[in-house]
Amino acid sequence: MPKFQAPRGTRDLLPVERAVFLRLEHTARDLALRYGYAPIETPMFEGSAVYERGVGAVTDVVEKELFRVQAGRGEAERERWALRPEPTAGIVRAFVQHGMRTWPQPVKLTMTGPMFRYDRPQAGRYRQFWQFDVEAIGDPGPAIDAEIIELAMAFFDAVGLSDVQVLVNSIGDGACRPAYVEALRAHFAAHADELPDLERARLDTNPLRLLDSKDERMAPLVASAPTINGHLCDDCQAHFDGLLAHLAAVAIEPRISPTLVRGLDYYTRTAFEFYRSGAQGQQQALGGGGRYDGLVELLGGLPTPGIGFGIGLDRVALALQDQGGPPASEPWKPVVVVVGANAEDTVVRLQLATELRGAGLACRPDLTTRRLGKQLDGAAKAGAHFAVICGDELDAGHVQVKDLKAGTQRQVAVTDLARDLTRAQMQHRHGEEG
RNA sequence: GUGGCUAUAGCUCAAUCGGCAGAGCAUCGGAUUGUGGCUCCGAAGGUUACGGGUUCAAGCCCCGUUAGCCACCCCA
Repeated sequence: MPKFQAPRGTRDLLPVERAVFLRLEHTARDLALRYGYAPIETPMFEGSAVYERGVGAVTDVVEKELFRVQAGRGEAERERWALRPEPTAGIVRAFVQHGMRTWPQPVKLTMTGPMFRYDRPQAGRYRQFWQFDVEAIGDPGPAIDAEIIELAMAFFDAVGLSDVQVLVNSIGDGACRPAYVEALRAHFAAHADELPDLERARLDTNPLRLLDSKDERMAPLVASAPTINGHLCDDCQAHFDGLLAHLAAVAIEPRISPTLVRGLDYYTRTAFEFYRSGAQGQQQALGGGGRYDGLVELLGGLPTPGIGFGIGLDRVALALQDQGGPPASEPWKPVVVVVGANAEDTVVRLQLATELRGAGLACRPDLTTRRLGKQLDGAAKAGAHFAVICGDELDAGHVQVKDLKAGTQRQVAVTDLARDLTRAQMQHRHGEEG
């Protein structure tokens, strides 16, 4: 008999951790709605071609991290699918498929859910991870670029994560990036014999990536490399200047990072990433995004600009844990537990608990036949504030209500129980706040 | 995908040189029948991650597999 366990790189979110994620998801949804982003849900898998075309066939995400699945009977039916490694390609596919270009522009959409990458796991890096995603399709910016970055920062603020810094850059567009890439290639090619093997290999495929190499030997070469700023065309420069002006208007102070490039091919112009300042370790990017003005067309639509971001909820949760702070609330814990003195009381306990829940109380009956003392012990350990004790008084229409925190107890008529406990619960809540 | 470190009860960890697998916490039960938290007693919980090898004898040494972590790669 094999021992079963969660697949590599995945994990179970147990109640306390799931509660943290739920809070993050609710905050994300509420915030996005307030900014006018409508909810959407796309499938967790698409035809592989959506990603090969959309994300870029030579990117790491597609080349080595795409979570491919094969299904279908027989050669004719068989088709290649892939679990989504990121949300944007799927959402843009949906934009094209449903003719969203006829909707009022821009189309603003949000989605939160699991993403999949077949990568080697590490702390903060999973094969299934959760992302809060926001996309604005149909607005060329740059004002919307600033709005969307401000939204991300508002999210970090709302969930209580401090010290988040935003790095921004412009990586140009079809008009100016090719020339810059060539200039970069020429620069590094001139020092080809000094390049580590890995970097020399990337010289052909993606020279931009050399810029954020972590190899120490690369530092001097990167420092002397031409920067994108000097190669931006007039339109891209104006766009970038506009972005900075609008960010300033909403009190966002970005760090301009000329070496910031993104691993997904579809990005143009604005690129940004979120980091926790002072954080150690390599998996500390909390999220990132950018503009993808060519993506809609790549996936078969008319030329349409777009911009979006994804924030990793796993890493936000990790950072919150790192940062300390109050423990997550556990709203499934009962305020009231109905216990019984007699083993055969379970009918009454269930009945009373059902009635109290109907009145809006977080209530749980103890349906065991163990001794009353064990039941009270269990109620206290479950975090309940009140225990309703069913006993012989029931014959006269009464139960005992015990305040487990204060240690006091009084008799209450069954007919008054719901009202009495509702009032007590309000005081209970006030007590928790104070 | 590359290199390294690690794996003992649900959790945190012991186990001398290779010599009978343990503790604390948590769970469940009991301490004369309807009153919790504290205390005391007890039970349950293990193929020492899995599979092989060496040895009279392996939790401990060797090989493989799986998983976690760290550094790369890359990103969320």
